[in-house]
Amino acid sequence: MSATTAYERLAATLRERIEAGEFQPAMPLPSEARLQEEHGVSRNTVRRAYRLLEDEGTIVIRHGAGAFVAQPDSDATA
Amino acid sequence: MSATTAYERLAATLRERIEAGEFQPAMPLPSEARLQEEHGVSRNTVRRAYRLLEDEGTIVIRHGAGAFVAQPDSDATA
Amino acid sequence: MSATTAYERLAATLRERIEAGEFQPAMPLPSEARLQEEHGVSRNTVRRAYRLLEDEGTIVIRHGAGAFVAQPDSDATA
Amino acid sequence: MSATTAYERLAATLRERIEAGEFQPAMPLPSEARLQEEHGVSRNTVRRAYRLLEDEGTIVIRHGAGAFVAQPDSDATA
DNA sequence: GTGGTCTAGACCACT
DNA sequence: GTGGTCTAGACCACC
Repeated sequence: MSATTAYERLAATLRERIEAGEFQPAMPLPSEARLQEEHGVSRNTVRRAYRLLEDEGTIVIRHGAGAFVAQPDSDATA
Repeated sequence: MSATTAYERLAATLRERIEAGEFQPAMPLPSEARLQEEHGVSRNTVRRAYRLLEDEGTIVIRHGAGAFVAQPDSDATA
Repeated sequence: MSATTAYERLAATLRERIEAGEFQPAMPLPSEARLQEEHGVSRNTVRRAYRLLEDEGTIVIRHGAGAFVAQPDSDATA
Repeated sequence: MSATTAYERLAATLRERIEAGEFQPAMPLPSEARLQEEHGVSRNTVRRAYRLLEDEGTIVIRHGAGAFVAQPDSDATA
């Protein structure tokens, strides 16, 4: 649980918020700039956290639009 | 001399500052974000102005580094 | 073939060198610092290129040791 | 005063420069790479020296940003 | 002396 | 005004 890097910790925090149902399907997660301010990390670190969540299928990132909770499809585990 | 569009006017202003020798070779011109604030224009306007200056060979834009006064080389127009 | 980003172009170049058999199994590919100098890009760009090649299974990166051509295993396509 | 190890001697030198007020609050101390060159020592030695100064509360090290003179707070020893 | 993470801030492309 | 790429250079961990 106690991830060793900043981006893993941030990803874990976001994962919890997602699992708690904080974000609705059409509602974007916080922007990179917002997370940057909120967590006091660089944008790069925010992007790595989001990238990690995208790679594991938790979120979907859309250029120019934002990050969204992934919707279940035929491969969905949940 | 009185350009008709916002980006042409901004380009003209920057051209004057360059010709006045305000920027040293290794010193970048103001960033897009800075010009946006200083002139109260949109980022698109700033980008068009810089693009215009680059197209005419006045400046060189380096991705991730900034805009710089073009150095005279064999292709120099001036 | 003409990739649009710097890291994709660098990855393509490295892929060709690998396929041409330039690197032996135990011989590391050029270090990040070396590629940085050779190609005039930032270390970040070099890392993204190597990361891309690692993700596609072309190379294996070992912390503190270097990048190596991936050895065929049971999942190998070639 | 004559420290027995290389890193203690380097730390002592840096401590003197700090106490002489050579570094302003927002100005980072020399980077590890720079000290390495200037003093002709290994990176490990530099890192140990900085670690020692951080442990005694003289400096604060910020990952990716540099080493800074510690600002007095409620926990200040001096 | 290598790769790994991080900061800070620039320009680029898309909605 | 969002995400995408890139530069430059710092500290960290490993071989």
